[in-house]
Amino acid sequence: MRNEEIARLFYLIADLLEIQNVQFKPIAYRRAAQSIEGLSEGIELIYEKGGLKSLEEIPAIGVNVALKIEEYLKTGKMKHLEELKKQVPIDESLLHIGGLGPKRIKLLYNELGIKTVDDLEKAAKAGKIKNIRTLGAGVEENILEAIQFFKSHSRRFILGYIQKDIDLLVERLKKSNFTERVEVCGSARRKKETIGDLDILAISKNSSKLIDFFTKLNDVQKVLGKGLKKSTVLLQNGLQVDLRVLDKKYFGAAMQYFIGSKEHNVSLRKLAISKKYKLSEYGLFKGKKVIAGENEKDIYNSLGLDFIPYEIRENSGEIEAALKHKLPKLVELKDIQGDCHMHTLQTDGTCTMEQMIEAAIKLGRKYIVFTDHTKALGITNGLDEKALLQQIKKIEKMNKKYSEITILSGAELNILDDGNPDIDNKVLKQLDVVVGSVHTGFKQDKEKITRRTMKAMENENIDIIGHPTGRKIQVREPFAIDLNKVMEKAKETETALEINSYPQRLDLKDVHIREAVNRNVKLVISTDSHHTSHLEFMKFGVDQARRGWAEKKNILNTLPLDKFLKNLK
DNA sequence: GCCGTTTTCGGCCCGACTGTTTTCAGTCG
Repeated sequence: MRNEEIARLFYLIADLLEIQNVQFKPIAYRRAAQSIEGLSEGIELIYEKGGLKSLEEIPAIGVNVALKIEEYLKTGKMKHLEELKKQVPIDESLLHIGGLGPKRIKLLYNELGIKTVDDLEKAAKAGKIKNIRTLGAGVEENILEAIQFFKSHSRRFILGYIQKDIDLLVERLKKSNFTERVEVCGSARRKKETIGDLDILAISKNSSKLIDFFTKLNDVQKVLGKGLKKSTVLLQNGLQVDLRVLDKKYFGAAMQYFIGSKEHNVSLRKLAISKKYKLSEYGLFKGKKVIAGENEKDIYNSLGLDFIPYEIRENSGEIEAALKHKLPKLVELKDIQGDCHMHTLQTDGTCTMEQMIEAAIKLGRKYIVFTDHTKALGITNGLDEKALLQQIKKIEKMNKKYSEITILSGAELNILDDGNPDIDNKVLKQLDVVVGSVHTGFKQDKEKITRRTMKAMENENIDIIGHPTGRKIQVREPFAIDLNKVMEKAKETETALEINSYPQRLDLKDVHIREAVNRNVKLVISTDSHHTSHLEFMKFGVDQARRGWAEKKNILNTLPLDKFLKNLK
């Protein structure tokens, strides 16, 4: 998919236009970019199939943006962007320096000819910035710090890996005696895959004491901002945390505002205006009269909407659905009955079968599948046919030992270069659940890697495709697989696609899940555990499924054991 | 440049904090 690539160009156009003081167009380009990012289908495919017309049907994309997309797909260039770059020849990275917005970038370019982060750093170190009117020594100092931050921390955090830190921080604020209530908001509350910073909302009668307490916490590396109602700090681990303190009577409105997403809020505020209301973090108002504020649900209801779950507040159709009372009833962690993907010491796991079983029992799982790697993945000491048959025997014994849970035999086999499994079908047939994954040839072209996976789905023994796109967040891109074709084939062959819960994988992505849900493709949520502690990753997979609008009925492992097995291919 | 429970033209979310000023512009979320 080239969606992110093209979205980035429109974000850049928006920024460059803003530097030129162009009104409103930046907003339009950013909306177009967001819309493209949210597509579940490759934009190049949409264009291939339906031409300009189909591009214009995408929300926030009109004839002009559609033409630019066409131009870029055909020529690899956008004249408009090239022109803008000539007019404002600054490096894109300048836009990512905190405290620098379009106005200051323009000023710095006009006054000092600053085009790059390096130029900026030199000018600041030489003390040239403080002499510019409306800037000053303080700004200069902040710019130097922001450059340092940009160089060392220009990354996002994988939510699943810092969730525990977040929980701990919230606990400490709760125990401070200055708070009545503390809530995580922002992208962490919406359960995005990664977060850029952490937003916390607190209700307090003594906001200045709370903010003092907050800014003096042990792991605060630096206080970036401190006011009466909000404060921003940088933690030792590099995470930026915003704390906003409000009175109880605004609580619901503040939650709504602070959870976002920004785009969701903008749409909601527009809806409010259309109904002659005004919406802010202090409430929903008609004139000066408060219509709703203490309760988040009241705000939505007062606007004629059903309450919208946090995970789908991305302005991607949820407001329309809430207006029509047609929101999905999203799958929940408590719906999950089994886990279909876990490894043991036999291959690259780090715990024994018994340890994994006991941990799964503690989490209330009713059934689990051991899916150790198979022989083609030599590095993991993958099992061959003989070892798999032995494992089946071992699992039979385990089922006698543990009565609270059913242990199923399985494997995560390798889909070979030709699309065949690396294990004999006669053996696969004896396993309860077979996951097929691509572990090699990540760089193969789209046609080849798509064909491989489709062929694997045609194998009657392969029930589930593991981590279908192979991406690893912040490590590697997904392979060039054509998910449209994969989903068609999944539907046709009744193969399930995995939502891998591993924080760094979360594969499928939310937009793909939504597409699978629309097509009624079967899904499973699995942990891919390599350690007992990983079994708890299930919650991240469920969050991901929720972000993809999945309901209980879409997820096979919400079914009781007998129905689960019956519904596999 | 997009879009329509206000609309095919005229709008386009709203408020806190910072650093510079001394009433505000810029940035951020």
